[in-house]
Amino acid sequence: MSKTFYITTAIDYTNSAPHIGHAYEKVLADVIARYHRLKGEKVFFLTGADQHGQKVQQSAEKAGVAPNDFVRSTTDKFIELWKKLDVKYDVYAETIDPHHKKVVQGILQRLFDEGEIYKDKQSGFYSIRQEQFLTDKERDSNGEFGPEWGQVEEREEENYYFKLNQHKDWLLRYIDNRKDAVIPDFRQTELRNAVEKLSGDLCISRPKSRLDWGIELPFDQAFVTYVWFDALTNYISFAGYDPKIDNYEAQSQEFRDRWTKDTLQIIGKDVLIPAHGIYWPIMLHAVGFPNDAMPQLLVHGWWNLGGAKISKSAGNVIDPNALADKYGVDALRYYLMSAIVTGKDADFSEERLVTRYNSDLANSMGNLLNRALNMSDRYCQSTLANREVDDINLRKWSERAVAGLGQDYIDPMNACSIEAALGKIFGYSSFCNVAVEEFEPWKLAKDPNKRPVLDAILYHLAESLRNMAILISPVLPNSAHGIFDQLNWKMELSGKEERFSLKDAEWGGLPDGHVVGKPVPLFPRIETSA
RNA sequence: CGCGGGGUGGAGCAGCCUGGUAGCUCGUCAGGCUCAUAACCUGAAGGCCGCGGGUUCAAAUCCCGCCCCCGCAACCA
Repeated sequence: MSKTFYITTAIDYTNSAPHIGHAYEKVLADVIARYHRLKGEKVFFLTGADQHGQKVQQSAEKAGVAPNDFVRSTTDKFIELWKKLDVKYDVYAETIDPHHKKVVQGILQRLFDEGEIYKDKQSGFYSIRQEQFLTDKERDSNGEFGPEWGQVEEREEENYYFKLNQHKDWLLRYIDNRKDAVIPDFRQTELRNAVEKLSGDLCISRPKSRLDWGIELPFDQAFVTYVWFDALTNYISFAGYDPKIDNYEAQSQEFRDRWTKDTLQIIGKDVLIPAHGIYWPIMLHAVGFPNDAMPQLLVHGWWNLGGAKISKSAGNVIDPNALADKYGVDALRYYLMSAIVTGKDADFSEERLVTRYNSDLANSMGNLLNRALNMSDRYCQSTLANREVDDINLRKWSERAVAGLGQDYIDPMNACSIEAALGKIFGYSSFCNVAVEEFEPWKLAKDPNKRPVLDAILYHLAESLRNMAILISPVLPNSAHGIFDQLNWKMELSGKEERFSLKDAEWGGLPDGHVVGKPVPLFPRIETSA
């Protein structure tokens, strides 16, 4: 069984620049992907961009460039950001990709042939200025459409519909039979309730007269497909899915290794209902995916500003690029992973980013590394001795390292509770700082008889740091390398992810006589001007 | 009307599913140490765990009701 751990994120809409929410989702996915690689698993990490649609078409027009060029430049902004933030994906899905287009059209044609798609008329209020149909949501408090919509007229339009509703019962049963179809559990409850209320089919097209920046329907050239089949399909089209094969079992080995019930799709709470929780599983079901090949959804929350939702109209967008430049990539990654409970919302605060960086990274772990290497330099010429010393406290130390950094870390990480796993690591970091105080190596150094204990302490410190570096590497890859570099450990793999393996996170990895490097502050404190 | 989340010492959050000394980070105050990035360590002050009932030997945790805050509510990726 050489199954691959397949992880995806929502694909970003290339209408505007990336904000902190985009960054959070991708870093979260990257951390989980890195954790699985750390465990020695084969990983396939897909992220990408949703490049079609009306908004893009309009923005391109406004900018006076072709949609293709517009999309290229906005997409590149996302790609550059992922590079900057060390988001290491395997494939970047772009919906303008010709191969993707073929898969989308293949699926649409098959569903059309099977009678899952039909043509129908819709009528409603249409804003000519905004070029869109209006819903009751657009009405103001008086029940009128405000002046921002310009001239509003009743209009009738033909479109294609996907027979969503006939799969409703199947979806309900699927959700009821799989308790962890969606995590966290309260999102599954929410989805269950929403599915129960589902009625009607799904409009999947737009007439080209209204929108032509999209994938043409294979059975009617006067239409393009609207977002659903275009965007959601990326998760399988970029994983090797063949639309001509109508059953999952007959798909390629490569695809079936990737796409399983353990496939983890990371999405924001805004796109669970209806897109990823209803439309997507029904689409998969309709094209022949069995229940045990339905992906798992991990739904994350929002970063808010002072309790308010971050939005462009509110003018409170946070630029992840600027934050990374100002504080460093790992400081940003650490904050995003430690200051929110996966699945819940949190308030974003630059001040707290700095506080957390200073207290956890600089003062606790960074300083521990610094003092450990300084003492090694002063007391044993940086040459470690792995001595057997019968000391109850030393034994406690190493035992805690093995137990506390083993299951206490693995359990929360497996549950995607990154913040909890980080808490364990930094709790251990504090424990080490306390241990240093209690042993007072600076006093032991003055007494030649205490040499064995002193050596043992210095070894314990280096070993502890080596283990911590491995465990934080999914979240802080650069810093983990920094620790290994200063420990002078696995230098031949410096900068490479293979340097870290969960198998190495065991006590006693550093050999007797190992020479550690010189201390250099790994996390310089961020001094605030205030 | 509906769906979901939240209300825990000054601030930000865990804990609640699987009842049993209320925990973490920051801040405040006092002390200690000197290997270290003015860091580290110890101790203290500070909470009727939104309100009211109920179940229980025992409730932040389970049940019922209420109040307040925040999202969502079909073409807005």
